[in-house]
Amino acid sequence: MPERDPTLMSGVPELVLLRLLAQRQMYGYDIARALKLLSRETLSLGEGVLYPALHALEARGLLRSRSRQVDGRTRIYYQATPKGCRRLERLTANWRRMSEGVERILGAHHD
Amino acid sequence: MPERDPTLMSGVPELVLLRLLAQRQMYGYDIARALKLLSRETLSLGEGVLYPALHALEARGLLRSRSRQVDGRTRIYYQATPKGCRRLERLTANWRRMSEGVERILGAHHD
DNA sequence: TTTCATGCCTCGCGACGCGAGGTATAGTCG
DNA sequence: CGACTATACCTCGCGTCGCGAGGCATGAAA
Repeated sequence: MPERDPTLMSGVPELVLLRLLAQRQMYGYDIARALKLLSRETLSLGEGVLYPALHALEARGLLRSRSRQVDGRTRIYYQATPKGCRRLERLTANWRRMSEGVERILGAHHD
Repeated sequence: MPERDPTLMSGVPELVLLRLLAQRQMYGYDIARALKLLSRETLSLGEGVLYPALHALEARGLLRSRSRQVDGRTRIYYQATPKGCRRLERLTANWRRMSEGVERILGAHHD
């Protein structure tokens, strides 16, 4: 398996969580699986990241949650609020700008 | 000016520093200017990031330094060691993998 | 002489990723 | 019945890191 760099992950959970939950409501376990599939294993958020992140986003009014009973188990579905969608747009723009900046430097050869 | 997201910067200093210093030796102020130009203002490392990062990389044996007097001012030139170059390759691969993972999620629409 | 560019530095705060550990239910296999 | 796995949620605490704020010194220009 590919080695990971924890330090390159900062801010990424918030970004991808908002992105997923701006499209449809999902619950924790669901999100974890979706991230693995969509990113082809490169972005797997452990539960120690996932749940605190969801709570923090909800506390900031970027997500809204409601719990539902399915087969005797409690699922907590999350969905992005309008405020969360706006935040997503800003975050996405920031990500692209930063990402392109890095790419320019990685691709630069000036000798 | 565009708003920045501090949290998206994690790990980036190490990456871009190694990249620049794998090509040629540079000193602190020089690096700060080069980063601004190359990344078109999107990646400006403050001195509170730059110097501690350089010291940490040197302490880990990824950079080598030597000071030189120019016009009565002391410049400390840094350059990537072979070990630093190997680290750069690994970091670059990690960056690309993570970056592509994020892009896949940002670009995904499944409804 | 004040101001600006150069050139280096550290301290301390806050934020964040993340592993480790915890709880509980439902279904399966022997 | 007991063991194990999958589902589904959670928190605590450690370590790392970006970064603003502040500091010191020199040379040149105003």
